[in-house]
Amino acid sequence: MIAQATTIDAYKLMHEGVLALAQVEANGMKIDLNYLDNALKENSKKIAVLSEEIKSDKVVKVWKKRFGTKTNLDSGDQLGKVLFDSLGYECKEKTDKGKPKTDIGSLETLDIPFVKKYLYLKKLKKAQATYLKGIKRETCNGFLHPVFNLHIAQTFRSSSDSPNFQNLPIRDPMMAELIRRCFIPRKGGRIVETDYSGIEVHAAAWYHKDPVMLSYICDPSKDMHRDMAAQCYKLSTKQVTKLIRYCGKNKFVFPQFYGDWYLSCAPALWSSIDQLKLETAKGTPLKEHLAKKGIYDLGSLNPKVSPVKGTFVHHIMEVQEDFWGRRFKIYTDWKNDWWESYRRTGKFQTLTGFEISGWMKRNEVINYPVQGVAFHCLLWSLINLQKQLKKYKMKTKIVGQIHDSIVSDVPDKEFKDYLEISNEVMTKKIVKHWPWIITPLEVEAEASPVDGSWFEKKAIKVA
DNA sequence: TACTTCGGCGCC
DNA sequence: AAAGGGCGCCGAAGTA
Repeated sequence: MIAQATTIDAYKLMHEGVLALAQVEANGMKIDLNYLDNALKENSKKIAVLSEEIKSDKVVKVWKKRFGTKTNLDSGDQLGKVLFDSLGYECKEKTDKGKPKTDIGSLETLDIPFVKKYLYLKKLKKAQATYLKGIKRETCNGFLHPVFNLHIAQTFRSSSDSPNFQNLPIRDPMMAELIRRCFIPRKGGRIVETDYSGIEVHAAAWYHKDPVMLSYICDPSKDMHRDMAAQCYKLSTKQVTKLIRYCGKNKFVFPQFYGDWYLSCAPALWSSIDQLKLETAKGTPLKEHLAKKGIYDLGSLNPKVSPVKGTFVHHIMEVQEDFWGRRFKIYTDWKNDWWESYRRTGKFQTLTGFEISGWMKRNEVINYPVQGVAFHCLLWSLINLQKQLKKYKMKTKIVGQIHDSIVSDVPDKEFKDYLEISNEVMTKKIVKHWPWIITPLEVEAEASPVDGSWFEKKAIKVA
């Protein structure tokens, strides 16, 4: 795949982007070294205790019998042999190389007490090896300077390394606290994070201009994720809880946008019901509710067997057909036209002025321009926000960037100004610069208390 | 010892 | 017609 800037504007974006990110790297983020050292110690103790505890588990005893002195609880190969060979559990999924899968999804279907303890231990080890040690290793004079690349991602996104600033835990509250408490503002400041809300959905709409999607984006009373969650679980929109909406968004809508299909969405939506103990707003368990609607089982996941009516797979297949065939028909037409145009010419052009050519798969051809342009909005904003900070001689420092968000270290005195300037750049100036932005951009802001850690960030009103 | 590939898992 | 887009880092296991 080859990519090239075709306009002065596109070239400038990369040039200024690299310089702006170099400044971000130089700024760096302050690290609470006392906390970090203590966390390393305490977490390592926890790992030791749990490792000892797990030795009395039946599974580990079998493990030791089989592998003796070669026993290694970090070996997925060994775990597979213990569970699916020695203990005779049924192996439902294989890796690409044909070995038994031993990831969370596969293990959770086994329903044995060992799994819970084992996965928890693995989580603590991940926190220790990748995050705490990674931060410690790269911290210099109390500051961490992660690298931000613009020359790696195929899609024209950025990437980050040494350490990767863009994959720090946040969804798991325990992990999030353990890791994010390392990050603190300079004295008298706050960590402030400003995010574009739904920027990739907007970016896609700038290409396809589907009127139904545009009305979802522009009309605040409408809510696509709520509606799709309702349809997937056969609920009225009033019965959709926050958690159910979350599942609709992350197990159906986004995967569908990325090119996924019902045979993989259906089991994800189905297993979420038990894993998250989903209930309707009235408190009816979701499986019970679905049973009332005539759906009792997931149904076959065999792609060669056509889905049986009355199964969840069949239902989600119909939801998918409705989603692309009726609801977002214009979006579908755009995807087909875009793909056909690439097939004719071997290339396509992003809204930001980059030409991308070479051999690509269909999903790549459809996703790259969207993902790239969404990030370019963030990059343009970062460049121009930094210019503003310099112009007004502010002490605020941009310290990081996570695809659709900007992280800054903001002296409390500049807090209000910073929010205002951010909002101005991210939602108003950018629209004047790029006229193809035809949807109203919105920014969500979160901030830590003064001298509080990144973990303590809370949503705040912006503008 | 150094390097590669794989499986796994963290994020958008 | 095909069938999940993009990253970085870890340890295990195999190879040079």
